[in-house]
Amino acid sequence: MSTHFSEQELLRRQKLTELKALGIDPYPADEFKVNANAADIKENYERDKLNYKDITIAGRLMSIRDMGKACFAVIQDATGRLQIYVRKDDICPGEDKTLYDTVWKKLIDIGDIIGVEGYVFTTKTGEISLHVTSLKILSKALKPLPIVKTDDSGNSFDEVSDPEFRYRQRYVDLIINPQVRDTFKKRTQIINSIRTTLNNAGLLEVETPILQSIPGGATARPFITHHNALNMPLYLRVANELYLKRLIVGGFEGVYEFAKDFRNEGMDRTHNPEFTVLEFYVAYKDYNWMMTFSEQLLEKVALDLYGTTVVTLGDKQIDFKTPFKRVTMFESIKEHTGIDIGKMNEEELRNVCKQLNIHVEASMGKGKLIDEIFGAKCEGNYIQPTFITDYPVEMSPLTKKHRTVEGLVERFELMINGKEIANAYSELNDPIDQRERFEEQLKLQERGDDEAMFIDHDFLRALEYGMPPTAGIGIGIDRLTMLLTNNAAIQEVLFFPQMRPELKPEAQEAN
RNA sequence: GAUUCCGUAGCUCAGCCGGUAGAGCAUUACACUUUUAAUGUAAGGGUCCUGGGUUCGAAUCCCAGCGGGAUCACCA
Repeated sequence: MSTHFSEQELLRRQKLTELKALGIDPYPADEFKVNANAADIKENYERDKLNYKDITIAGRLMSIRDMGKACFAVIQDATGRLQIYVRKDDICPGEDKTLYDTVWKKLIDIGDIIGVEGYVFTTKTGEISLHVTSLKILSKALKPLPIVKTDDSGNSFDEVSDPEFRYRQRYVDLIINPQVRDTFKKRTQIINSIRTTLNNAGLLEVETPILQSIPGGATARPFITHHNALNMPLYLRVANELYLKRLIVGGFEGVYEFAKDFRNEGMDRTHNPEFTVLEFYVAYKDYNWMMTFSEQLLEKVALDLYGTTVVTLGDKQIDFKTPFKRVTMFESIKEHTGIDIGKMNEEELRNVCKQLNIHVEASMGKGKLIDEIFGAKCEGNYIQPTFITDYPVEMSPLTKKHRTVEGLVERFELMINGKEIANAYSELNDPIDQRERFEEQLKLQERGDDEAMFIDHDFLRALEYGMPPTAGIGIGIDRLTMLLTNNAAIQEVLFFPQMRPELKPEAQEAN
């Protein structure tokens, strides 16, 4: 039974027994009251020394430097790391030296969570530290923690960089890699910044169904599940667009939702089966207004996060300073291919694709062909934030027709670092036009496009009651976070990215 | 889904023209009451991802599977 434990794991289980034999509960139930944290002590001790004489903090033991009758150790709490100084005669002032000789030196390990009390001082090498006068074990760790050492210059040694280890055991990753923790704090800061802006603009945060009987609002393959009581299929949403628009019909003039969406498609470093999109809709606005509003929203996020609009991404600098560049899709294609596709029909577009060596399928319509050209020749060129505007009607079934140009719709996508970050429309609110667009999608479906949209009759009914002219947008929160935290993989900005199950999960050992 | 690389101690890795395994950190023991990648001495620790094959003999060569990375395709 115990044969699958490593030497170190067996030893730690023995220590657990020895602690109990000494009358020490390795997992005490009572509250442990702290009155400081690592960051607070390091920031404020120098100018307020009198207030750091009676300090209690708790955290995980990260390293120990044993000097015999005294030890230096490092503990880590949610705010950072702090050196502690544990001296035999200070934690064991009397005859009984058990706490130091046995409990501290033999039974407590790196990775254990402990609480310590003492006073702050500065060592002769100048490091602010806590001189411990008493200590208590709060949770014994039974698995050894991978040790990452860092020198004074910040160089890491034996850093755990194996993505499989880090994603499967994110809890360990978060303990030992401070920059990972920082990325996730920034993710929350990004969301908080956006939420504040939207709330200040008077929008209402709402929740809409994740389980949908018609997976609408985007063209993507859905996950399907089954509801037992209703005995019917249900889909995990691929978007929440149609529900948010129903709320605009209902009279809310601005709604938003940070939505987990689900798409049953390939996985790679920019795609996870579940991902987060912010969608928001504002009544009586159009896509021009939305460009201005969204660029300000993003500039504010950069400022809130870094105090500057310029963000470093790999070897690039991305500048979120408003206003962002605006280019129509046809201008963009003309600029990057030299070809003016403005007046072309499907056949001519097909020839252009052939000429440019772009792979096309017979099922692709005019809109899809244009999208292919843009994707292959233009998209990657937009490193700085750029709005691409005025898309072909065929690929935008939920978007209002362009007010002046035939065949186009009032849509923009925001490109940053060669990737789509946001997608927005003047929302289609003409119920008859919307019905026809859905029917076009149906034809695409019959032609073999398995991603074409389903018709949502209840959504059409809602539009028939009248939806005000509305601007709407979807912003990929994971990708935005990648941009703003200098990460190249979506897995780095999701706590628990999707992984294949482990062959022999340790979690099943107990069974 | 395709191609390609990788899977050795708790962690980071070496070993690979085939002779059943090594280092550093971690662990254990001893020394050291202001160290900081602490140091010094000694010790223990491994189904070399799994399953087949070739061979007297496989961590090493071959095949298949599982898991991961990268690139490509699809997509956000």
